[in-house]
Amino acid sequence: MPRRSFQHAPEGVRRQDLINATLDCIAEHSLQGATVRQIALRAGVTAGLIRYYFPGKDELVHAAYRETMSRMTGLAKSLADDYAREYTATPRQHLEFFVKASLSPPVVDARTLSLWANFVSLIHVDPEMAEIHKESYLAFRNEVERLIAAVLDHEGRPAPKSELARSAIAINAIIDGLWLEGCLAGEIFGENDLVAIGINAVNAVLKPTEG
Amino acid sequence: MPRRSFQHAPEGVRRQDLINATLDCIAEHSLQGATVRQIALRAGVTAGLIRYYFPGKDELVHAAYRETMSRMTGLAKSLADDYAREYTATPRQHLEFFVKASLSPPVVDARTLSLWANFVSLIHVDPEMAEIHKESYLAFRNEVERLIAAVLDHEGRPAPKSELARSAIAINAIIDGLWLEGCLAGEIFGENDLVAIGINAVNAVLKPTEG
DNA sequence: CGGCTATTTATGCAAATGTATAATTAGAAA
DNA sequence: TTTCTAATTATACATTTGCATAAATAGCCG
Repeated sequence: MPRRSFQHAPEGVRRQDLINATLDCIAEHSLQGATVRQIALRAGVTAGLIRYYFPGKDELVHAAYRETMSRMTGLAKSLADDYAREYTATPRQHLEFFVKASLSPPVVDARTLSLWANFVSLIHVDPEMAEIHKESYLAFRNEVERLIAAVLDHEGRPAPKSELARSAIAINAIIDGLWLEGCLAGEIFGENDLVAIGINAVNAVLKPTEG
Repeated sequence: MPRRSFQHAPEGVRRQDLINATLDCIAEHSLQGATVRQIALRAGVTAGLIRYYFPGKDELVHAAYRETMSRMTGLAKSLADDYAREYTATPRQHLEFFVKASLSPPVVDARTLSLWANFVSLIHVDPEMAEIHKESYLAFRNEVERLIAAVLDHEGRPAPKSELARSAIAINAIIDGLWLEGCLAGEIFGENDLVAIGINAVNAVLKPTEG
């Protein structure tokens, strides 16, 4: 019986294929369904190959988590930047565009939520997953903080550092929460409802303080 | 070799023990670690007994999910009601108490988040989990809607049904999101920061409309 | 006390899982 | 073409998993 034929993949693409296949498996069948055999099948290779590119299944999942989070943050940021450039937006508008991008498809997406939940479920089990969570959380929050700082600066308002951080945490939380609800609830929200709620809430946080 | 000794458990408690053991296993070792053998070990029984109380492992997980969500909503509601009774609160204060309860321990809790994430990760895989999600989401949101309706009524403001629903969705999303952040971020938030952010955002949503 | 039944343990099984390792082959290098 | 090596397949293995079933026993009812 002849062996199945195969191709040598160019540098890095097989690795990426494996990560993508992992994401597909997790999104559709959850971590329990993301076995090395299923992943390999999806990637069009045999199971053994996974261990040629990754020390073990865990490391593959780590890579998949990193990929997911950096895609999300990157997408929100680049969409917002595109908008802002196109409309030569004020810093406030830029922030609002960021909120809008974060709370609309394709960032709001059932598949992404599914991936995210699977990964989060490992945070308390696997220290490396906890570390990835922390890093990606901070990456997103730093983006928010930069946008807020620009707003306050542009509007000539004093920005004590601690207050800035506080605002960033709050706004980050609001975006995360609404994103979650948008992904989970699906059709409940009209296209712009979620965005409107988000911008409204964000502006409330940024109002000149009143306790 | 003698068999291990055992006791017949009173009505319903063994079933509850199994659910609790399942929650422990999932919270500490995620779904992958919640095997029938681990669960049984934790509950102080042998693995076979699980199938005496549940048709299969799936149904046990379903029961654990139901339990978790109903505990959460019940806790927030009863804490808020207690506060409101103690201080003979206005409807607005009652709503704020509900927000406060939802965004403070023990509702905000890393363990609960861990459980929640594990369950959510199954929503797209198991239709029954999707159904439980839907039910528990609506149960919480109805509670929010009732509180909002009382506020608007008490303040003599017109409450068109659709607008009421919209507010409930928005406020529910804000609470959920901040709850999530509170659980995830842990020590980042001071005890009352999260509550302050939440009440602020909620009040923003409830402000006499401006688009 | 003796028997009955619901409850519980013990054992076994087939399937699946992650990993290790040896055999093969594609494709570049010479 | 021939050689060589990195990339890939194939196979095997020890564990683990959920589930089924038979054996045992606790504790109530008579």
